[in-house]
Amino acid sequence: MNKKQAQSEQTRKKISDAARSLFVQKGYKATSIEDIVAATGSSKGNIYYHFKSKEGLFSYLLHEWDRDWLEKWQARLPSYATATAKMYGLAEQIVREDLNHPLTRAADEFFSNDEQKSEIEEKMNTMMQEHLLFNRQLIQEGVDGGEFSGEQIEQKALVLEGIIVGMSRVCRNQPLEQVLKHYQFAIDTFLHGIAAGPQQS
Amino acid sequence: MNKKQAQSEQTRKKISDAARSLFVQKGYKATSIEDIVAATGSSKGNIYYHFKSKEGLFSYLLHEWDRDWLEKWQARLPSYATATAKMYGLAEQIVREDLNHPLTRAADEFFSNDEQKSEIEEKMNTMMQEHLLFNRQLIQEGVDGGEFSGEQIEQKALVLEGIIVGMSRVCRNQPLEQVLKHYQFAIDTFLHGIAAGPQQS
DNA sequence: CTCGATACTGAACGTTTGTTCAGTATTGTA
DNA sequence: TACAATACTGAACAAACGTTCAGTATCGAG
Repeated sequence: MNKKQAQSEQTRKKISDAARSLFVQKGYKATSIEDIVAATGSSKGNIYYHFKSKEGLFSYLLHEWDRDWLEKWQARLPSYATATAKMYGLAEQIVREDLNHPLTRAADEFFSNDEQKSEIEEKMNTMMQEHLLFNRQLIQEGVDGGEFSGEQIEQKALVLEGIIVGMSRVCRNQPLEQVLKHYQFAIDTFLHGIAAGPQQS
Repeated sequence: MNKKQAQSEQTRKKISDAARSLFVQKGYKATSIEDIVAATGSSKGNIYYHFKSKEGLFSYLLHEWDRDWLEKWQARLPSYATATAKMYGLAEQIVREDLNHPLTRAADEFFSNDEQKSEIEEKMNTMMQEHLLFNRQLIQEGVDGGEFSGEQIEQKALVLEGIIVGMSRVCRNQPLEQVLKHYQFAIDTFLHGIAAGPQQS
């Protein structure tokens, strides 16, 4: 409401927008505070006035993204009739929203540094657990609806997560339309497999 | 044959062994030359006498690993009768040999730095292409043997690669036996899918 | 207008890191 | 033994980076 508060909020947004765009382009480590300074016109000190640290800034972006993603998903949810349709819808949203997201690029970096028990690593473990829960519920829904077979839901949720994560890396640097097709095919495979005959153990 | 040459080779091995172990533990960036110095007892200069740079050292390890992997695979190959069996065998070897390997950890780091067109990034793109070729041949074999259905082999190879890559990240920090089960289940799913009814498009 | 709080500046700091190089030790050869 | 090639040392260098802080500008309340 204050002119001062408005300015402050605007600056905060300017910094986070620029930072997000840079993290997306270059990854976490490769993006320096100096880069953000150059992109915003703000000073180094000002960034540290608004955010606790580089990690804090990144963490803020992750949290923001987390919220937005769920919002979008819940907005689309009513348009899917079956769990199968939801699964294809899930793949599409992931490709469209997450494939070029800070997390997707920077997650790799943090996963490989086991020395630092940073808050970001913890955040990502939490998100992974949430993903598994999400997948489990989705699969359970399909089971209840008679679409999927009902054993070993836990394991299936894990494999689905693996597919989603793995495809994002395999598809890197490919055009969006192609990636969409690949993900769709991956879900196809997840649902029906590649074996020739009828289902067998 | 010379005492000098033998010493040199031994030193080279001592450095690369220590470096591999450190890269495995800490990842590429988190492992400093200083760490390797501390682990070997050699001097900094000596490391640079034997290896062109840190990247050169890592690249050497990658190459070495590449060779060993193929050797082991080809040694096991005769014991698999069908393409299906090979696929489960592939999953097992990957879990046992690669899951804690420098590449698996450090690949993540290099994939997220798009600024540097390092020789390592190129090497990894090459390896990815080789993997796809490998997968394609494996699937083709199964198709020829009547085990798998024969369409869209290219796409299936990509999904298989995605599953393998993705599962490695999803399974991180889990005990080996569990990881083996997860991979096995992933291959199960890849082959048969989770859908309830018979195959449908 | 005044004073305190808030917003912002940018030079300086400390640390880390990969790399170099002048110099020393060791070994093979003539 | 003498000399050159090879193997090795470690102090020094330079660049990059995140972070701090003393100081300045701007704004709102009293």
